[in-house]
Amino acid sequence: MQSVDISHIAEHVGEEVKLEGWVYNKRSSGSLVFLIVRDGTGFIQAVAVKGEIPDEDFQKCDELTQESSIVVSGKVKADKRAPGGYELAVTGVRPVHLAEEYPISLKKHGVDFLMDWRHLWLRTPRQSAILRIRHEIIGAIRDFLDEREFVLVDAPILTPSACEGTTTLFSTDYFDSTAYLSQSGQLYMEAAAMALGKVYCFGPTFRAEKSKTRRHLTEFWMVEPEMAWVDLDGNLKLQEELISYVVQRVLEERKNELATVERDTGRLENIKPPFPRVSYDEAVEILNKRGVEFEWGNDFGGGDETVLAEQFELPVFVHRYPTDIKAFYMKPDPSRPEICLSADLLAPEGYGEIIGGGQRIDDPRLLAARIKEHDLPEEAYAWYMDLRKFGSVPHSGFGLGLERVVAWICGIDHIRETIPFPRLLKRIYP
RNA sequence: UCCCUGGUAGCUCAAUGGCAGAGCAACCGGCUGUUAACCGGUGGGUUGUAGGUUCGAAUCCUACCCAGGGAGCCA
Repeated sequence: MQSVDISHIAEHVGEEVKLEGWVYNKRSSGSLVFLIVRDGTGFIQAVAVKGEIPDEDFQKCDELTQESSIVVSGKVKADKRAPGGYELAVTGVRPVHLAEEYPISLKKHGVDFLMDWRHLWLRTPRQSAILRIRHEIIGAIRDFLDEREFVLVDAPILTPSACEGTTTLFSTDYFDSTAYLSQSGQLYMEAAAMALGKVYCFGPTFRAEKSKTRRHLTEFWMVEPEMAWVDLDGNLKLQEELISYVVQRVLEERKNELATVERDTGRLENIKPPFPRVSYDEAVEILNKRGVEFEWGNDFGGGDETVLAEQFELPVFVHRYPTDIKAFYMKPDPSRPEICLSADLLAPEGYGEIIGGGQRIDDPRLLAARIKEHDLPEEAYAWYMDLRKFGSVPHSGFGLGLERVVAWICGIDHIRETIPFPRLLKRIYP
């Protein structure tokens, strides 16, 4: 008998097929047993009727517990009474493993409890849908960059020192010395861009910050494209095209999953270039006009970002931040050195900063001065200085936080549901 | 690191100084179309931990642990 995926069940109406899956839920009424079977590709109701199948099989159906694994065979029928529109008239069942008492019921649960059972929580429709959308977003990002002839260059995860010297790093023994888990692959991408032109890395990133908010993880995934011979303007154009492509592709390819997570897709449909651009100076004016007390020279807080983003229907670029509040490698604006050629992209609907990027310093003397000003160890940055000594060119890049993009596109209020096994301030289990 | 809120049965919660409870889950029984099925029954507790106040503490106080939200920092 043919073994089929539930996602393709509609192609087998009238046939007898075999499903391999798990019991998501069971309802029984004496001589009827309704099994909701899931197989990772979908859900279907299987109905066993006493008297129509061997008593032994009926008995087995009746004894199944939530999340037991089974191989069930039956005839596929269209039936309006069944959730999903199709059901399986059971002809035989083989329990593969009878599950113990399952900890996650179909009722409401608190986040802490569900996180303790994250490895089982993933089996629920909502969590599966989020993971499928995450997968689509990753695929869309890679396809977009690959089509534009970017080369994927993997950055190291074990690094000898801080990339930016700002955030707290996780350290680990490295034989007789200390290594740190990478907080960014950017500096390495700058080296790769000088070799290959357009490159990107896509990997995990680690920050030991004791952040405890809905926007932070200690381990998260970041895409970091870097382009030689590209200025800030070209950088922003690529970003808005990338984000638009990703959003439109999820809307096309993951309609069912977006419905499962109950995303209102109205505002996503309008995500197309160009995105509005607001200078830092203008952003400060907007905040002050809206009654927010904000002084030029400070960095925006979460609340400020939300106020700014609310002024626009689309994601908005805030560009040319004060040089002092950005990383040491940001190139100053030649006409106003107190501001730099940096830009962040703020997502709508309060999802905050999803991209941070800018044009890098290409002048060797200025870069050397900045490394000194920021008290960075010169030996550790010697190789980075070399990129300015041997054929320095204008270049730009950015880092996109995958989980924040997934949260925005799915409309999820906390980033912890956007990654299979989140690492949070005090959570490293499971 | 700081501020706010919370921790009671496997889960979601009630009990505000006076007998620790309900719904769901589990188990037993019933039901031929259930939709988080329903109906009847049974078992289930060191009230986060340690100390203190009190005749008496889930309830008040102190410390700690854990969680949630936020600040700072960032993607």
